[in-house]
Amino acid sequence: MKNKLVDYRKIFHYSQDKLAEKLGVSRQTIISIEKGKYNPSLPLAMIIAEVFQAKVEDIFFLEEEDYK
Amino acid sequence: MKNKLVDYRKIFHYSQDKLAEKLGVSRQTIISIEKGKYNPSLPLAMIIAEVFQAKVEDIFFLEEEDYK
DNA sequence: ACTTCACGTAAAGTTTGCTTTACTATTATG
DNA sequence: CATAATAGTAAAGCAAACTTTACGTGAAGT
Repeated sequence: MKNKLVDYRKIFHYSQDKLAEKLGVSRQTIISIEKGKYNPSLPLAMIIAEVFQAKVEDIFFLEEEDYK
Repeated sequence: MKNKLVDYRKIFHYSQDKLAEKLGVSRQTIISIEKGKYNPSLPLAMIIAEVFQAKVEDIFFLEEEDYK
């Protein structure tokens, strides 16, 4: 999966720290998602979308490797 | 989280087995998601939405407990 | 030079998603 | 009655998500 978390975060002028706090997760989690180290859980992804007033599909994108 | 997986599955006349195959997961996974035993991963949720030509938010719904 | 802020890495540990296997129950159909 | 299809439960095990802690770096400001 790829995502545009960094872009959305910057549009809203949130630091990783501030976003983490808003979402109720650790800053590490934000970094790891942004860097593509792993995918957020579904509820976290939905809360992220909500915070940015977007749909999950606007922020996260499936890739070939996601279909097995 | 709650979800309307059963409803969408029935609209498309898919058995749990057939859906599982289409998604590339085990039947247990479908049962567990439908029964609310756990949430699908984000990529799986997005593939499910895709199969049903819907948005993630049409099928999965956040609840109080999802915000910590 | 010092501090602060934002971003990043790494490692160890817990929790949760998902798999496999095996077994049960119900309903429909030959 | 037999058997097939669909849905369900349970348990053990692996993999992925997430946490916490600690440390490193560069930029900006005082």
